[in-house]
Amino acid sequence: MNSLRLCMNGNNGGFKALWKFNAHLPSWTDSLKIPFYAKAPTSQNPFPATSKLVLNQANLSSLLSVCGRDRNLILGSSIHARIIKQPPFFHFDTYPRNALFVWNSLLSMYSRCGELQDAIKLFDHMPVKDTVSWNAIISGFFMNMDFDSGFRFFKRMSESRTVYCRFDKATLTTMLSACDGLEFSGVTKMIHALVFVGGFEREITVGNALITSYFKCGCFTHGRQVFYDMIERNVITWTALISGLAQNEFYEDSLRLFARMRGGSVSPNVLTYLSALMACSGLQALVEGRKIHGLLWKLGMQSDLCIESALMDLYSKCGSLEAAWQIFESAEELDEVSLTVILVAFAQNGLEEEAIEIFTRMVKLGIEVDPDMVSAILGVFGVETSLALGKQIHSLIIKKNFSQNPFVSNGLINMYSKCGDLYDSLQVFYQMTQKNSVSWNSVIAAYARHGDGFKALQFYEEMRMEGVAPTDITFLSLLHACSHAGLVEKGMEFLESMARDHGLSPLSEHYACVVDMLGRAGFLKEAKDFIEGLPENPGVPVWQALLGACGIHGDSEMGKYAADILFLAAPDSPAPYVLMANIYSSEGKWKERASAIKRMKEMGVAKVVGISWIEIEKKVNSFVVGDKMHPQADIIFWLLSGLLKHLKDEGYVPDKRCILYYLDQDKRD
DNA sequence: ATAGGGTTAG
Repeated sequence: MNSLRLCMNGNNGGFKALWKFNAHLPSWTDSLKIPFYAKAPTSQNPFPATSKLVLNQANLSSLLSVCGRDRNLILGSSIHARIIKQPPFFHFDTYPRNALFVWNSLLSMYSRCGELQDAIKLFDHMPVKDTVSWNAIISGFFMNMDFDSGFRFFKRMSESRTVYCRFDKATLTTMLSACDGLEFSGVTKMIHALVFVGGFEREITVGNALITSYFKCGCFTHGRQVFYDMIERNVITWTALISGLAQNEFYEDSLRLFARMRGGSVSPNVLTYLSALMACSGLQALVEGRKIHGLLWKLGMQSDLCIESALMDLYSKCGSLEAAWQIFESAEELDEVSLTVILVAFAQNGLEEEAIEIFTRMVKLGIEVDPDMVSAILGVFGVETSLALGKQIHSLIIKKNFSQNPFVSNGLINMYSKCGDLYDSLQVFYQMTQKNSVSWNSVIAAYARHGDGFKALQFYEEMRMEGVAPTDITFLSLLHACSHAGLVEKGMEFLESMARDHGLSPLSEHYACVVDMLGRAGFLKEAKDFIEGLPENPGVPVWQALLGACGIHGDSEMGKYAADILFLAAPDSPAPYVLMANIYSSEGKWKERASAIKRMKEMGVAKVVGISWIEIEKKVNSFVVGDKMHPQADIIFWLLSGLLKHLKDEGYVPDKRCILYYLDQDKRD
């Protein structure tokens, strides 16, 4: 056999894999060593029993299905050889029905083992085919990500007029599962139509596949409708919708449905609980999440590895690193996912350095890291982190051969640009063979971050030329770039184009960017009008942007207007107090400034201190305002005052309008 | 036919 030889000589395991397989061979496969025995068949008894074991079509097909499941091509193709050598029981010209049954099993075995060339050969040689044959080969293509061939064969199947080759519910679910990889909904809708044509609308598996497929391609309303129209639902139906909703950020809906399910007759399974936990993470719903945690204890599912990861993620997203750590410590087993969760838990809770420290130690200990873990750790860079360390991780990526993973490459682009190395950031970008929207967004953001707004816009043009569809984040970066480059008109154009040309509805973050842009450029009145002209209540970030702009331009009247709205909308936020204090001090209104600070203290709101840092010889040195903690503080301040003198000699006038509020009045000059 | 972690803006 061709494929057998290929497998033995190939570099994918070779004899080692064969040995490993033999060690795990179930004992009943010893029967293969017994040659086929059979008395001459009669029409009443085509497979007469003998004293020796006979492999009939049922034995063979279950054997072959095991080979397919375990991707055991060696055993599978040896069975194929025996089938060929044993005429006439499985030959089409003598026993066509038996032959079809067994050949379909063979076809499925080759498909599952990924040997599509052999499967096609077999398929073309079959004088008779039925629905099962077509299903086997089509699903083989999809399992091997060859979508083109899969669809081509489906088309061929539909065109064949044979009654035995009509599609069935398995064909449709196979086709639907292939849609998971597609971003457009056309195929799903077409298959949905075929469901009615074939009369499969009451089939529970078909309904389940439709829900999943619609959610994967973004047709959420259709997916929900299928669920509601279904007459009968099982755990999978419920879980498909609950997880689909959670994965697409419809967290509340997901939890509502979960509650409804618990009130009904179908019990959730582990996957349902996982999806519900995911929804809780998304909402940072600690109370609801704890309830599910308790429930899982009662059911004895709390030590499932996946459940543990989901719970750790939940607690971490809710700000409780301790709770996440507790689960991590008591876990009997760890894997790449749970390790990633705990790394991200540190990073998300302000312990970026510790996250990197743990990662470094893991690598030193020889723990296997995977691309997902690496991209997670790259996301940590940018806050008080070292470019030298980032480069070490880059070399690890090259060593591990993860460079082709888009998440990893995109992570690298961002790591370099956030650490100030725009050149290497671009190097990574240009070396990527498959750039996706995130890659382009990252480069646009990189230029915006480095203050080159024009270059950012230029990359957007290139992105369009390459036919990559922009996302809402593309527009956030663009608006940002416009804001910093003072390109107000261009920015307003982008805001319009977003909805008009790309069907993206602006979020409150986009409006905040626009307000920031208008405000920075001095169009405070326009910014306020813009906010008030918005269809919905714009939310906290928008007003914060206006207030920030008022700070820049020293407009206390409008600033107060914005701050009053913010005091109500976000009483915990220190921003409006600090910004108002700054505005007052720029106008010399010391009393008002003092009362703003007093109010902030009364409300128990604390300002987060800004940090500056610089990397010198692989060591990151960080500073806060007035910081004298550094061992070389004396020299640093001496140098600073010298620099300031130079600046003043060159004609530099410090901007005292926004001088920080904690300074005493006499120090302001 | 259903499942846990990862990259982009501030």
